Amino acid sequence: MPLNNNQNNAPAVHRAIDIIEFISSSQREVSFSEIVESLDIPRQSLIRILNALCDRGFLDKSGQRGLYRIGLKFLYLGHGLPDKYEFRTVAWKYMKELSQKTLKTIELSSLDRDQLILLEQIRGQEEMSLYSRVGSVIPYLHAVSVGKVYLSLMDEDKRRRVIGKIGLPAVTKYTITDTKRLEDEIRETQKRGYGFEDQELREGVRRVAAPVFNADGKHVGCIGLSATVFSFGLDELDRYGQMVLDAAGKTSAELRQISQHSL
Amino acid sequence: MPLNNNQNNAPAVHRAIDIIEFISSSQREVSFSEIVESLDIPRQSLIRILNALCDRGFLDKSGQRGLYRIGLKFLYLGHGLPDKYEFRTVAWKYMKELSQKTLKTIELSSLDRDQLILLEQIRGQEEMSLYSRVGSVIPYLHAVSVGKVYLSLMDEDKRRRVIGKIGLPAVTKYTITDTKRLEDEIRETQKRGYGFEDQELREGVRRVAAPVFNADGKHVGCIGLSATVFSFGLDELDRYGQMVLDAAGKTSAELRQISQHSL
DNA sequence: ATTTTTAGTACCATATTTGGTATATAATTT
DNA sequence: AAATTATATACCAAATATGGTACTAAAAAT
Repeated sequence: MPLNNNQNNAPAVHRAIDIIEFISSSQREVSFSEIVESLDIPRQSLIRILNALCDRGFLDKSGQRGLYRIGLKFLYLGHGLPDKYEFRTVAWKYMKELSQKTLKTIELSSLDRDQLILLEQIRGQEEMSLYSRVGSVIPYLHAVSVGKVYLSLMDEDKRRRVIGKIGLPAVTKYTITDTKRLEDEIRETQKRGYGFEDQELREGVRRVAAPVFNADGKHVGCIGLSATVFSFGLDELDRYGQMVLDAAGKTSAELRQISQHSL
Repeated sequence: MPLNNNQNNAPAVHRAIDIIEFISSSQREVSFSEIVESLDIPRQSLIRILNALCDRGFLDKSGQRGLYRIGLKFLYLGHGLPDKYEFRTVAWKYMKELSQKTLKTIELSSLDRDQLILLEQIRGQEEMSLYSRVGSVIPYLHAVSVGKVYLSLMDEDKRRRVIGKIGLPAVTKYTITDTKRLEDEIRETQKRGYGFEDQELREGVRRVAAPVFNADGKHVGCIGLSATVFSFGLDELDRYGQMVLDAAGKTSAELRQISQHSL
């Protein structure tokens, strides 16, 4: 796997990305030797790549003792995305509405490389650490409302492939780990139009999510609502479900309109 | 400049970054040929690098017609930063306080590679496009409250170097373009402790900003407040100035405390 | 102050990436 | 449906980035 015999490779680029990911995952500033030891890149080559990344602002060693950390360039590049993934800007408006009405945490997610990614988030009243950070990814489609929506809308083949990739691991004791039950759940999701998750990803947290479609009718993301079990009772499920459906529906409608105008 | 004779270079990495910056700056999805024409990288080499960047999620071509755009990986890496640039999390608390008290736009900025960078932002009541996006950089230290604070706290040498780099261009008709006047302004900033800018970067917008210091006494950033001229009268200058000074002061104090505990 | 560890530079032969050309495949236009 | 354009792959000789080794400089640790 690491040794790719194919010459369409750009090894220096892969190494650079390995370095960036290593530093990012270590969640703190790291020293040169830590990188050498962890990454199996020769010293000399490593230095060259580190210098290049620092020169361009992708890494930064102006902090403590010249240790390396992720550069602020990523802040810029990360925040430049909203403009390009167009539906983010449109969805934002309706997410805000939802947030004001419910005071719950509202999230916009999408599927990227077979993983769920959190694109945007408006934090709710409840000050607790149920929030993931924007940009974080979750591979467990079977354990999240958003994931269930995605599964319910993909064709049989893709669904099997995506699930086959990681299986149905139990994230909490409530996670669905049985194929039959998941199939039922997916059918239920198709019927309702929105996805629901009851502490299956994190104990004490419930979520609902509804799909956003672009002008071509392609499913591009989900608007979701999260809350603790204390403030999101099971009797409120349909109320919140309808609310996310409404917000997602409005977003899809606006996306259709926009593309008509631009014809 | 582009041809570096030195062998500590990692050209493939520089090329990869050129590509990423080109795509990011074009503010839309770009085709292969656009990149070839703009960047002077041979086709074959370009493809190799593009493939590497796509494989790793730094670029994405799943959008329209297989055009290239910035990948969602940057979202993740960008949002991972707050944890590492420690003062962001501490400042956030006091920024929120300020935001609730004033309903104005509150911003946290820093200096990175001689440019001001917007690290964090809480949008105010006024729904208008005075907001820059998080991660955006401004080289005009002389035209922004935050920049004036930075200038007022750096030693003579660095100040001259930073200003020498871009001079004193007029961004609006109110921008200070005269060295003498800037020096006066810097002295005034030193006296007051906070920086002020009156439509010098954007017409109709006023800003104040105060410095945050880390436990070692190093100036690491500024907490600022922005508003339109309609909601930020000149008679309110000192009131808002004192408020940002207060928020920044509390942040610095907490940074000192944290480092004491960890001894 | 001295030693030890760590980070980075210089040098250079070799192996590897690189980038021509030709070719294949997909998308778009006529 | 055929022609044209755009994008990507295959191949291979040449050039160049790579990564040994040896050396320097700067921090930590003693």
